[in-house]
Amino acid sequence: MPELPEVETTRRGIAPHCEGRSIRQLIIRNPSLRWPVPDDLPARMEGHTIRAVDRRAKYILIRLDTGTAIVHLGMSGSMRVVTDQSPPLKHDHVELQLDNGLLIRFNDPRRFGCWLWSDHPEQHALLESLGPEPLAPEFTGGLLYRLSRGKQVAVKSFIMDNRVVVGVGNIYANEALFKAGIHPNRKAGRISADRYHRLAEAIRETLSAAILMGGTTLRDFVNSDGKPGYFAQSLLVYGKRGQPCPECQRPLKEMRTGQRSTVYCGNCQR
DNA sequence: AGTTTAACCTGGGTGC
DNA sequence: TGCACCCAGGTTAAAC
Repeated sequence: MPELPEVETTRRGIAPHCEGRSIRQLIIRNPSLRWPVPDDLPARMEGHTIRAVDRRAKYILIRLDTGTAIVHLGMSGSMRVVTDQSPPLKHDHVELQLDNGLLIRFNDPRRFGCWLWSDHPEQHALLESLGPEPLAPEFTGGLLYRLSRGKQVAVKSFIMDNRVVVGVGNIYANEALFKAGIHPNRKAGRISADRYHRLAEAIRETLSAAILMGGTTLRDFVNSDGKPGYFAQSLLVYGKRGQPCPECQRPLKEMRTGQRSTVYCGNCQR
């Protein structure tokens, strides 16, 4: 579920419930996530007030006055707000209980997500070398052009590298490259500045449109759920191998880049 | 040093 | 039905 738009939608869903509230209890039902949930996380968080719920890349930062919980949804994680005392579902590994009785439940079947603690999250090893946010002014085609000089890596892998720009997952890498008319396998170092400007624009457009859609369909987090399909309608190529290209009608092709599935149009993308 | 590959997990779908 | 196999939104760490 979590590409950047869904992480942002998740953040927007839980932030208004969390900010200004104090934490009554933090329950760790299963500490075996990507990294073990620290034993002292409940002690660090309980009784303290949530100042803000922010996002950096795909990390959700739950900021208390004493430090910050760094939460990642991995590949299958989700968070929902629960108003009653209904029993936890399978894979509800972490539960944040607020002083008004609301529960924030973290569910993650594959357990690729994480809950960590840091006094200075921006300096944390996981965050310190991240590139710019794709929707921030520092992210430009010029930046892509400069960072890519001399790089042999495929442009698709290049834009999915968090040190270059954060938040471009497999779905949006496919979509943005199609919009920009760039073949996913083209070497990053051999693409012109003009085409990188087009690519940066395509990344911004794709992500901001998806955030808007995530906001409309996943608005009601209180009633949990928050299942799929919310931007599926607007996908141009991802998951559409063999279907006609939206531009030229020739069948879309599929290949592997790294170990990820890549869908593209062999005619429109060069 | 710069790039690829493997690994962490569960669940859903497919094909035999 | 059952089972073996493949695939999936991410990211790090190990191995070339």
